[in-house]
Amino acid sequence: MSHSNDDESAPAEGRASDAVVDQIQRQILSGTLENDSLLPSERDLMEQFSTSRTVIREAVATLASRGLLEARPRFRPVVRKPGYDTALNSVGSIVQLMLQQKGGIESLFASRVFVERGLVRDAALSANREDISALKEALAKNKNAIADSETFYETDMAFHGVLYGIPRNPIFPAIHIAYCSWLKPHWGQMLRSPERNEVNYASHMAIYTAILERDPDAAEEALATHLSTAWEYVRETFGAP
Amino acid sequence: MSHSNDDESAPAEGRASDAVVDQIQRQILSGTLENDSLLPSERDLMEQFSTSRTVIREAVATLASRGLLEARPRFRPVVRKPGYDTALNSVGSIVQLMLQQKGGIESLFASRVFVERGLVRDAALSANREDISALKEALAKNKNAIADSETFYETDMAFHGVLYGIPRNPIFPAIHIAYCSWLKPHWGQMLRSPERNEVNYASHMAIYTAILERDPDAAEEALATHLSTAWEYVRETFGAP
DNA sequence: AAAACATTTTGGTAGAACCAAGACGGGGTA
DNA sequence: TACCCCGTCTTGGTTCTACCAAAATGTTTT
Repeated sequence: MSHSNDDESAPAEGRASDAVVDQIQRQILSGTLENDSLLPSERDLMEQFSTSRTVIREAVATLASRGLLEARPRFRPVVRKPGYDTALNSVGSIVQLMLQQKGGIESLFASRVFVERGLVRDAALSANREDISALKEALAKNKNAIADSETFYETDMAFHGVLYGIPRNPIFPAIHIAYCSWLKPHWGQMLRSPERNEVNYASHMAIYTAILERDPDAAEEALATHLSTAWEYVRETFGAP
Repeated sequence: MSHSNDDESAPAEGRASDAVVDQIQRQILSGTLENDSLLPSERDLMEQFSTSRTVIREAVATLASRGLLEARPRFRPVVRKPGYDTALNSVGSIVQLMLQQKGGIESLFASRVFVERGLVRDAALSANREDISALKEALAKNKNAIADSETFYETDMAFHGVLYGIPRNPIFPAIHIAYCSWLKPHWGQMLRSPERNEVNYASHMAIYTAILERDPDAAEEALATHLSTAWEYVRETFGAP
C-alpha cells in the first residue's frame, strides 16, 4: 500500500534542484518572496543555497513551468503567487497540441458546451439579484457593441464570463479564461458582421430571459442552440470536413 | 496593434532550447520517436543538434514538464505521446498547491459535483444500451466489493468512470482520472466500512435506476445527495471546520 | 545457466568562462 | 534643470570541461 509517494516534506534525495524548488516554492507561498517581485539573481541564489548555478537554473525552470515564476527570455523571473488560472495556464502548451489532433477542437468545444449548459441551469435555479444585474449589465454592453465587431467579441466573452462567476467557485472563472484563450485562435478569426452579432445577442437575451424565468430547461436549450449556431459559423469559416 | 506573437513556426531566436524542443516535439508527434521508446542519450542529442548539453538538458526538462517525456531521476527519458490525461497530469503539482489553500478541496470537489451532475443528466437522456450495460456491470462489481473495503474504492471510481465515458468525449475520462488522483489523498484515507459501502452502493443504484428511467432530474438529485453524503464522511474523517 | 564482478555508458552536478542584452549611472547638451 | 546619449555593470543564456555515482552492459566465475 505505501508506495513511493513524493510528499513535500521529504527531500527524497533524488535531484538537488528539488530541494531548491521546494524552498523557493515555500518562500513564494508564504509571502517571503513577495508577489510580482523579482527573484534574486541566479548568482545570488547559488550563493544562498550554496549550490551550482546549474541547479539553480534547473529549479527556476521547474518553478516557471509550474507557473510560480514568470520567466521571460532575458529578464529576471517574476514571482507569481499561484491561482487557478495559473494552473490552467500551464497546460496551455499541451492543449494547443491536442487541438491540432483530429477532433481536438470538437472535443474541447463540446466540453465547453457541457460546462455552460450546467452553468445556465444552475443560474436559472440559484442566481441572485447581483448575478441577474451582472447579466443584465453584460447584456447591455453586448447590445451596444453589435455594430462594432471589434469589441463585440469581448462583450460576448464577458457575458459568458458572468455565468462562470455565478457558482462562486474560483475554479470556474479560471476555466472560462482558459477556454477563451484556447479557442481564441480558432474562434477569433471567425467572420463577423453586425447581423451575426445580432443573432448572438438575441441568443444571449434568450438565455438571460430563461434565467429570469427560473426555467433551467429553457436556459440550457437556449445556450445549446446558441453555441451550436456560433460553432457552425466557425466551421463555415474554416474548411468544413 | 501587431504585438509580438509566439507562433510555433517561428524560431523566435529567444532560447536555443526552444528549437530543440520544437524538433523533438515534432519527432514525438510524428512517430519518428516511437512511443514508450527511450530518448537518445543527451550526448547523442547534443551531437545531433550540434549544441551544448546544457541546452539539451533544458529542452528535455521542458518536454518533461509538458508531459511529452517521462523523466525519472537517473534514467533515460521515455517518450510519451501526449493525450488528454497527459495534459491534466502536468497540472498536478500546481493543483496540489491549490488544494492546500483555504477552500481548495471544497472548490475542487464542488466542481466535480457540478460535472457529474451534468454527466448523469446526459446519461439519463442519451445513454445507449452499451452504456447501460457498462453501468450495470460496474454496479455489480461494486456490489460484490461491499464486504471488501480494499477494492470497494476502486469499483466506486470505476462506476463513476463509466459516467465520464458516456459522452464519448476523450476529455472526460481524462478529467475523471485527474479528479481521482487529486482527491485520492483526501479521499483515500477516509474511514471505510461495509455499512458505508452499502450506503454508497445504494446511491449508485439510485443513480443507475434514474438513468434507466430516463429521468435526468432524479439522476442529478441522486448523484448530488450521493456525493454530498460521501463528502460528509470525508470531512468527518478530517477535522471539520 | 545463474550469480558475481569489471567496464562502459549516461544522467546529475560543479565551476569557469564568454556573450549579448537589459539595467544603471554619469556626463554632456539643449 | 531636464533630457538624451553612452559607457559600465549586471545578469541571463550558452559553451566547455571535468567529475561522480548509478544505471546499463559485458565478462568472468561458480
